[in-house]
Amino acid sequence: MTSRRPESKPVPTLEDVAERARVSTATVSRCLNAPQRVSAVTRARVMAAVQELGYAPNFGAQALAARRTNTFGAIIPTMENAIFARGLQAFQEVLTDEGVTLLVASSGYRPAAEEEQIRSLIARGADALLLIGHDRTAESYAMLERRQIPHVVTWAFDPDAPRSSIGFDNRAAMTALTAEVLERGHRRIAFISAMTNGNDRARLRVEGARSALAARGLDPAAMPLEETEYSFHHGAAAFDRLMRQTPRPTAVLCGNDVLAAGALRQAREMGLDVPGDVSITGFDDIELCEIVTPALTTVHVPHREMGRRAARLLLDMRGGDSAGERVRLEAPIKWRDTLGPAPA
Amino acid sequence: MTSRRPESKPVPTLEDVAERARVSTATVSRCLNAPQRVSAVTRARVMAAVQELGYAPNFGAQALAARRTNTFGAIIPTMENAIFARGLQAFQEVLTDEGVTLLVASSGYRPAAEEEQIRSLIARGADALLLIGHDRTAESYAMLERRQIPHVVTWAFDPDAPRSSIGFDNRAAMTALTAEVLERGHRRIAFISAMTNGNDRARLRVEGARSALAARGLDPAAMPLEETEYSFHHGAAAFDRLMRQTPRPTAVLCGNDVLAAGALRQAREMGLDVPGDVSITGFDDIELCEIVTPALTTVHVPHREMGRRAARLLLDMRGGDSAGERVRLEAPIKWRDTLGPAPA
DNA sequence: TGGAGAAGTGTAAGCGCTTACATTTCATCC
DNA sequence: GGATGAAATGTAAGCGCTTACACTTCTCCA
Repeated sequence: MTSRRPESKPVPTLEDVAERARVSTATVSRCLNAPQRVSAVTRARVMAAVQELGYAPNFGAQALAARRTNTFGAIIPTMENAIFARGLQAFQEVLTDEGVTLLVASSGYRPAAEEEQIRSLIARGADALLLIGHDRTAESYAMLERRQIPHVVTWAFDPDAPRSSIGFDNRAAMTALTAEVLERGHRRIAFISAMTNGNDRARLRVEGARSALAARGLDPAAMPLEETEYSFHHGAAAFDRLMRQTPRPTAVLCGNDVLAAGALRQAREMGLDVPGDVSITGFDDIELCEIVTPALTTVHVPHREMGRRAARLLLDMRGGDSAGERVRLEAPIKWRDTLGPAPA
Repeated sequence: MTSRRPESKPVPTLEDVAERARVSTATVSRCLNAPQRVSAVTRARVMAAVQELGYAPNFGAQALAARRTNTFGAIIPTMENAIFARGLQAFQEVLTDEGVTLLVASSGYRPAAEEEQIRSLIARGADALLLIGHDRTAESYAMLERRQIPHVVTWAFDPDAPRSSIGFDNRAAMTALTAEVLERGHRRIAFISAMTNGNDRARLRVEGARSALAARGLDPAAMPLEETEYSFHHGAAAFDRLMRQTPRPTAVLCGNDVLAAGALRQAREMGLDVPGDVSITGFDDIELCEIVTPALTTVHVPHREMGRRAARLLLDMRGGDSAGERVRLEAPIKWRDTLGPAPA
């Protein structure tokens, strides 16, 4: 099996360029990687040959010979909605400035798939990796350790985890938000969560809500919980199920903004006023929050700062200027219009 | 500069595995790539060695020696919103089934950046490329030709373009939608478009609207047009500008759903009823359409089918089973609630 | 003008894999 | 029991680059 059509003109190599410019391959290589080490006149000849031939270096050969790829990898759970887009964007901006290419893979929230992606990115020579959350297979971490690949966990912060991380405390953030909900008189509080299996962020958010309840002397186990797929429609369906219970919840906390948007839509569908009849909150603060009506009260996640700092950290780790770091960023409540006092 | 910390244990190579299993490197390679060609007992010994050493093949070396990477690339204009997510997802699903890895890069709608990404993906040995739309630098196409990289253009269909494409007719779709708007009595029609520079989809959508106007004996040049950045907020701002004109438009066509969502939001902000006071339409049919209120009437783009078929086509082209193909899919109107009759 | 040192360039040895070809091993059959 | 061919394995030649080291030219100054 070959990947090119047989009749294709062969791809030009360094040697072709060297021949055409009447220099050695070493000089061509230097022209491309350290131009100042080559005289201007030679350089001009070489560059012309590069142009004429349409030469581009073979990545595999380059990586093999130089033992460095200038490539970082990022594995995100999904590209389906914009949760990770902004953070990744910031991450990429910093890397681009430093001449590093970013490879993005998505795991579909499946730990086995993520392990495979990590393996693949390592094999591709990724110099460093950005990961989301702490939950993953032991083998995944083992591979990273074995190869000493600099990596950083984002979107989560666990002071006890023995690895670099630039994130925020999912649990504490949800505790704070829930406390505000309680403060407004709500007592029948329900939760719509993303699937918690293999997703520490989702799990900690639920726990955060429960601990706020407990702190207030309420029974955390009594909180109705719907665990569902990550989509607008699933959020709507879950909300529907919750609202059929009696007594009905007066506030529905959602594990993320997409589920909350679904809930909001379903509320309207059911003729419920938000926040008059029921309050709804989200988590993440993506653009969607301002698109829905009423605009969603949520937890603000410092997407861009997280991305930027993760990039800097990985760059430093790769260069040996840092052995790792643990940074806890703030994730404050973003007040909008879907949280109100409990109905009388 | 090296990418690993100096003190790290060296990464195991094929040779290390061979030595440990007391076989030649050829046998190890066969174990990994064509297991049936190796006896069961040897294979077991080799696999054990692989496990113990935590061996993973070096991608660069593998690509260099095998001249094949089993990697396809996709370059999309943006990851910021979900327009391309569903199509890409379908694309990836097919590839994954065939053991092909997908590399995604985003160009930020900048042709120069896209050219750079194409170069980079080719250098990385991408066996085939998925592209969005026809507009790109001549050099981009030249590179693809020179290297004979199978590629397919999606999200657009141009019967005259000399290359494979699996898309839909942006112009015709918008013409059809505009005709429906006219049918409902609207005469003062305005348009909010994404930036058309380097974006044939955006440009053709505008042209489509104009040609529907012309077909109806109206002056296409008289249609107010706002060309703006691709974001919710820009859509809102553009709508605001349009509605300050007198006479006010009774229908605002948007080049995509995100801009339409912004327009919708601004309409509410201005106390306008949609579609009572003003009709608004989108294009793309992303999830967002059902999230906003009222739900957005738009043009349905066959995301998943496009992605799936593009994957199949590229797979066939790589295998030499196809020399390319041009497929025009339908992009029908998706009726929802934002298009109504012109106000009296 | 000769020689030292800098600047520019070339030579060639890998990097870690795949695979054509050569060689060995082993079961099978007369 | 030896010939035969298939199956298993080994040998070694690259794949297209980078880079240490060697060599050739310059430049500049005593």
